[in-house]
Amino acid sequence: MQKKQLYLIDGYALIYRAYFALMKNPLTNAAGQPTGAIYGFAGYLLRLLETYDCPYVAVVMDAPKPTFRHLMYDKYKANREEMPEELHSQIPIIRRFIDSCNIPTIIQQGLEADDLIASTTLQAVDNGFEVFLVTRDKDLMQLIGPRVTMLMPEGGGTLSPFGAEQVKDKMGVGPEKIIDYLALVGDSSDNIPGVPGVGPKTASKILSQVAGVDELLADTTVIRNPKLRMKIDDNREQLILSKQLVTLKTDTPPAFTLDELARQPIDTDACSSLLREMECRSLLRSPLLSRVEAATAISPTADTVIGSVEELSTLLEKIVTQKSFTLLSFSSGVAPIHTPPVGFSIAVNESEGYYLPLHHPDEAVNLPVDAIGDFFLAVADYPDVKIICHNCKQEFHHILQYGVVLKGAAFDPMIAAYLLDPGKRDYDCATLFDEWLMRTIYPVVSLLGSGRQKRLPAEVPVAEAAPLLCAHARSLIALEKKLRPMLFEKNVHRLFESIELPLIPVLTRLEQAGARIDEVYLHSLSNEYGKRLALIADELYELAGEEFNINSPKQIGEVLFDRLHLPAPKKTKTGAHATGVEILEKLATDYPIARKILDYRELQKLLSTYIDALPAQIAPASGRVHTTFNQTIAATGRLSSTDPNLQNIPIRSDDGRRIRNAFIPADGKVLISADYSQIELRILAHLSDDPLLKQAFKEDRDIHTQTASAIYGIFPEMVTPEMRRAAKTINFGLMYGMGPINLARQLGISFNEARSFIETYFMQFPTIKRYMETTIESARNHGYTETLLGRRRYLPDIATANRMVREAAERTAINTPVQGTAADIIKIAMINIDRSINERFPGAKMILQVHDELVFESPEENGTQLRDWVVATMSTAYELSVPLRVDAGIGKNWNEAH
DNA sequence: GATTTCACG
DNA sequence: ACGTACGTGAAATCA
Repeated sequence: MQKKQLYLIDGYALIYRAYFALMKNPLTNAAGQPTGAIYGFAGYLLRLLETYDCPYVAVVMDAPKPTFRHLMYDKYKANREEMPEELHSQIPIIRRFIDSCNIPTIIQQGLEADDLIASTTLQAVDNGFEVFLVTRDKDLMQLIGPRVTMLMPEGGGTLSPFGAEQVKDKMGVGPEKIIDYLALVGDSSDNIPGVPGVGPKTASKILSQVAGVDELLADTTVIRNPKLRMKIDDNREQLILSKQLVTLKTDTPPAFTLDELARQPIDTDACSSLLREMECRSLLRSPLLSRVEAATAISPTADTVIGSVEELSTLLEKIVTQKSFTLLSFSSGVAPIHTPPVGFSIAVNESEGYYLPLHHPDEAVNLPVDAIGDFFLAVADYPDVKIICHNCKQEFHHILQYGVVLKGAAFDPMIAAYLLDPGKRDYDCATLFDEWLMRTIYPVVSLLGSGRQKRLPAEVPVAEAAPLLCAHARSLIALEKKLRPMLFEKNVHRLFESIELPLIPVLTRLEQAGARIDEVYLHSLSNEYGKRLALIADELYELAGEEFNINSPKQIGEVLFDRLHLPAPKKTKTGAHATGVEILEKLATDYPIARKILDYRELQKLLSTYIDALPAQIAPASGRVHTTFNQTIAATGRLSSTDPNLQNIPIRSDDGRRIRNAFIPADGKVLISADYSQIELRILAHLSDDPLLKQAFKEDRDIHTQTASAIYGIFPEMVTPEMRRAAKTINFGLMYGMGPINLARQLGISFNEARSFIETYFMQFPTIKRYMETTIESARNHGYTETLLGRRRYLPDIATANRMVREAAERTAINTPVQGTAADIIKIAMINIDRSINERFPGAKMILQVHDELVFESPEENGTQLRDWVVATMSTAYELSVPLRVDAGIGKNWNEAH
């Protein structure tokens, strides 16, 4: 027996809500179709259907104008703006979406959606239904009662129930008086006049004294305030009209029966393909659209939860026979170095998945931890067995906790997908399944719930985890089949096989090693900087004449520009005063307060981001800090470092550099830092084949002095520091495609001077100019730019009509080969070093990579040998037409080692 | 969650 | 008329 519940969706209310909520960053799909409202509306609709059963459901839409209200009042909705074109174009698609959900749309001639909703609601209640109104329309609140509830769409896609009590709370009057309330207050968006001068406060006060508008008009003397009484007396006609306008029409019999609104199953294929076309990918994860069943129906699958050690050895045999398997852990993802996973899933083909439970709440099914260790040990005994896993590095960390070192991975779809298009936002399992296999599978994190129901992996029962984890493991097999040929097609297989894949175990070891931090030193630094900070804060309050939050850019703006009336040069895009370094630096010459804020900012940054944050990141198990090196974030091929970021430890200022004193080696060891000197300019020299630049590097000259000498047409000996600085700026700037405006700003010269400066540069280095032009040309022809080793980056904007967007893409086309080749080369060096460091220098470890620098920890006694070997290995990692120079140093901390 | 600022190469 | 250098990650504020 179907529950008698009717859900009425106020179509345009929801569409507008979705449109405005997502207006800030307008979404469009590849075809240029705006999709913001579609995304928002579909999200609300799916959320509704997921959360509530909705045994009866309909979307209610307005009939084309005019309705009886327009006939009654010619100004009705007169000052409402026309629907914007971006929204208008989305309406037919939203209608298609509603249709593919098999939800009836109801429209009735001459009626607005509100009236149709009102009539339908009344009829449904008469027939014993409970009714839910999905809308935020204030007018519809008049329908709320014991059997009628509103579901209000909020930001973030939630629908919150709104009953009589909430109406009273929010509006000050109950639902039964909403008509009178709205009649008094009026509504500017519908152009309902109301009584001028009566707002929400006055209206609810009046209605607490009289029963309603009719009673009020019958005897206005109940209003004590003579001014207010006069306002009402003067606007009697308007008030009567307003009440008529806001009163919903309930007497039109609907042209359909309630039975016709009974819920039909969703056409998941139609829905999914529409959402895919609109690129609303996250919505595809809705359980309502999940096609796990559909996908499995094609090839029948059998997933098994491994229940005993015997079954585990049977699985091992299968793996050994198949020679390859996929492996996926169920873990929270945090601290994979020290936190054991709750279970593993394994697949040997697309139809057989296995789940190995380890730490689930249903303890009886968990396998003994020793058995897992033995299992991986046995796997490691077969070096020709290939392992496929998504984010292998994480799995290596997990398996290392059982003391087992796996040799390497045969395939990592995360890395493969990154190489195929490194510009993507993320490479989650679920995203890849969706993108490459057209398969919608819930992400593993969905097992953990959200908000109040959030739980740890160890709290998820095996019965819930196993099917999803197995589906992932099986799909990884399919993903490898799909992606491997793609690597050949895009000609990145060699990069994959010889650099990215071998790099994974190297990064695993870097992360395992971690960096030692001198906690005591940082603590003393914290005290010192904290005191200085407090001092500066006091001085600032003195200068400002009041206390304010110096950490708040908004408040700084107010103090500086509104209260003290300093000249405000710039606003941010949100309309606030900009208070960045560049602006404060300019003001600092005339206003000491600006300098003080800069001083405060610097210390505050050092303190909160590094000095106080680093000690908290020390892992108790090792006493060291283990960063994560991300291999699939930077579109150029660089690594990135997170939790904590050890690639942006301060060095440029003296106060900042002291933080590097806290990076220390283990007892009896030293730190060694080796960095490529000018690697990007050397790569530019190689790529462009510029004779002058190459010559300078071959003779190991100071490159900036050489450049200055060329531009100014003087002997190198005559180059002043000022000239060298200008040449340095242009050397760096040109690799990013810097224009004259920025060069002028950087050097403090005029636009025209900067322009002729750049002209002179390119006259001296014509090959570089030609190289840049051909690089852009090639990017335009191929749609991508590439590094020396064939790493590709796609540039969809390279041929766009919008000049600014296109020029940004052109700068990327020039910069990526330079930055990316440097990334390729240091990766090769890391692999080469890792290959024999253990054998040559027992006890030595590579611990950090900072784009052009590698940091090592080495036993003190052979530090210099290690240094020399590292320098040699880095210099010869890849042969260019110019030498690769490497500088290196040894010290008792990272600062000294530089 | 977006915005602003700032640390690095 | 506009807005201007490439690539990252983290902290703090505020809505």
